[in-house]
Amino acid sequence: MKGIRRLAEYLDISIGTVSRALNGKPDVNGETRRRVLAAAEELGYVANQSGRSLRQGETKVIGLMIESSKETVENADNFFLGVTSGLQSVFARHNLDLIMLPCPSDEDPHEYLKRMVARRIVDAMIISDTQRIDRRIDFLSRAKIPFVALGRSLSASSFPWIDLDFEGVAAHAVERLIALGHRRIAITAPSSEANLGYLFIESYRRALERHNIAFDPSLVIRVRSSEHGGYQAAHELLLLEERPTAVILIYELMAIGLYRRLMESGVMPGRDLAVIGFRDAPRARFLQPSLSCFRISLYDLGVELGQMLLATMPAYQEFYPGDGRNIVWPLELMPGESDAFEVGADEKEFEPERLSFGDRTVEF
Amino acid sequence: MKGIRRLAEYLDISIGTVSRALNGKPDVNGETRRRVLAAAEELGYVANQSGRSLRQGETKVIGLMIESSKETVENADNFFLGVTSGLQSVFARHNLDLIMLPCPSDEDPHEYLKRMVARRIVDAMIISDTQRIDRRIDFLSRAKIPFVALGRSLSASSFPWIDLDFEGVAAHAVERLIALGHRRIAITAPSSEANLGYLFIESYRRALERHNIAFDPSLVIRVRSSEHGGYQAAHELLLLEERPTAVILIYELMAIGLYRRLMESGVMPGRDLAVIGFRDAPRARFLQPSLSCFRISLYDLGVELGQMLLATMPAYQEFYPGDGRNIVWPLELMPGESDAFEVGADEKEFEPERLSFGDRTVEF
DNA sequence: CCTACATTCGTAAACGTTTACGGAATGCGT
DNA sequence: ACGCATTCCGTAAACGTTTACGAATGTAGG
Repeated sequence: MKGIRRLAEYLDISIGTVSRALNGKPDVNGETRRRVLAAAEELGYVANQSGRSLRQGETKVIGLMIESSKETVENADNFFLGVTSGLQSVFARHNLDLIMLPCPSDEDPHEYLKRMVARRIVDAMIISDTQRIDRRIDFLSRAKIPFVALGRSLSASSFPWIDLDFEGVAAHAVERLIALGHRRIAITAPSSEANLGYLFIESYRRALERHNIAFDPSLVIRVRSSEHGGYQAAHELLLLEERPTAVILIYELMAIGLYRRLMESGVMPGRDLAVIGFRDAPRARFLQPSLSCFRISLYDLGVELGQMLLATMPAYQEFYPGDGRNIVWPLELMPGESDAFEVGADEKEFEPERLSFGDRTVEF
Repeated sequence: MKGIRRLAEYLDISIGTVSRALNGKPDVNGETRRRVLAAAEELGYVANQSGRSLRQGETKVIGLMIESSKETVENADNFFLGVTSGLQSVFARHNLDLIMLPCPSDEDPHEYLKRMVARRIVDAMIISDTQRIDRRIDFLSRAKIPFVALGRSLSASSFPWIDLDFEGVAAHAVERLIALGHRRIAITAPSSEANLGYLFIESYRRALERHNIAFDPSLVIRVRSSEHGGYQAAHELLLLEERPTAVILIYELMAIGLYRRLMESGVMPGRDLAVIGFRDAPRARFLQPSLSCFRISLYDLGVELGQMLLATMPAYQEFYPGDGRNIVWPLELMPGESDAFEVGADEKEFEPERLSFGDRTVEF
């Protein structure tokens, strides 16, 4: 005898009552409920999820789909784990569990998603790495599976998403650099179909034009968003006939390779070339020079994302009003040393903003 | 009408036959099978996992439990995604799916594991971040849940695990540094209960003693394995009355902070202080100076881990013989610039090993 | 004492599969 | 024409839950 039957037999009551007691249903005597809970604890009973899901038609599990492609492995360092914490803090309130679904690199993300959803392993989905045109979105919409996307996308119908404010970052970075006297500003972008690159470059272009600076396509460096990409980017910058005085990185990780390549040619980042990075990471402030970059709270992003998802699920809509919102997530500039100089100014006169560290442990 | 019934009705055959056709059972006519498969494709039918699991008593899902603690978020950048690829390549052959189970930071890992296992969401488990004494291991053993551990642990009974060769790395690093003329070698270690620190230090101590160098506890720096920990470690090294000429890092990420702190005091890593890191990452070779570190193929590690797990599962033992093995995973030294000098030698005479990069895209 | 209602619990049906079992149809050898 | 093996398929039970329904009991009001 297994499962709930064992418990019922042990207590000499019916399985229906046991189930009701465990699930907090009202029509069960207080004393009975106490006995059931005690026995469940004693026998270590936990309801079999398959039986429960089958009966209820829901699994109480939310899936976070991530891609385990080589590129993601290199780039997205802990981005997802950071977001996961925020998501879980929301889901925990409703006894929802979060699982991460890593799409194998040799499988089509769309097929993988279909498989997971059709098997009813999860009730709802959070998808990431959305492409400009992403078949997963139409599929989920049509299949009426609740979902939110981390990253906007072009789609016929509207759908809930949160995306980082690439446009704001690019514009802010350009404005800042122009204020520091820069006129020739390079920018990096991925060559992939991910949506972010397009918006990033567009915003950069518009910001330049607001200041009557002509857009120069040769200043847009298309490389992978990795350390090696940064190395390559620096290499290309150094080859330009008219060298830029500043560069905006779409991913801060690139700074490591960029710094190296620059130094190999005797060009000092933060003195000879200003650098601003997108997204922060602990390493940014420990680089030499420390990297000016845009901060983001992954935890808060996760919380918002979780709430947005629950708002699309009928069972939870009462708690989270406001279906189908879209959020462009703002980022905050963390000034570092990598752009702390004015073009043409005498460096001696300029006091760069410095970070200071005590000897004691500092909690970040 | 839903599910397999719909399919059966559509084809006007019984659900039993449909099920057998889909599952490749022998007693079904070839033509019938063809029709069923075609109809399933047409109607987009995929078996409901809850029903299937309930009947079969297995889920065909393997769980990889990871901790989403702050420390893990900072440190374990993509370690798991890397391993995941290898795992999936093994599991895919048996139609097993891998899901990642991130334990919330505010929940006891043991309780979380119990919950997931009891709910029968997964058939087997891969656990990581094992502590020196880890209750999860006894629990899984007693509950007879197939599992493997990424990281060894003290346990009454033996269990299958793979662990990185901390001892080999520490010994190798010490030998190498001594060969380069170093006598005063510092080492970093975590203060946590994770098993790795203990082995690392012990092996370091024994290697020193083999060369008749006294073990100096003040050279063991206990900090967090993050960039900031590296910064702190450098700070402490600089305060020592008799400064070491080399340092071994238990995690290469620390090099970034270490480099920074050293440079702030005018100490050049790779010239004034030798540095060797544990575990590689793309960034290691792009640091200035590039970091000597120990390489590991996460993919291969995942493959081995996956096979080891299947070997413990009755249904798959025929394919993967050799139950209950333990593997100490070897690492290979990737020489960089950070320790490429001999103590006391004239630097001009010494040609450091350099990495070269072409202008073209180099695939790592 | 009868009725109405609330409380508590047992019964049994569903949820969507898989699979043991047996029956029908067919082929084959005699 | 018969027996027997083989091939194919339908029937129904089972997996472990939840839950609609109704029965049993107690309680209060008339």
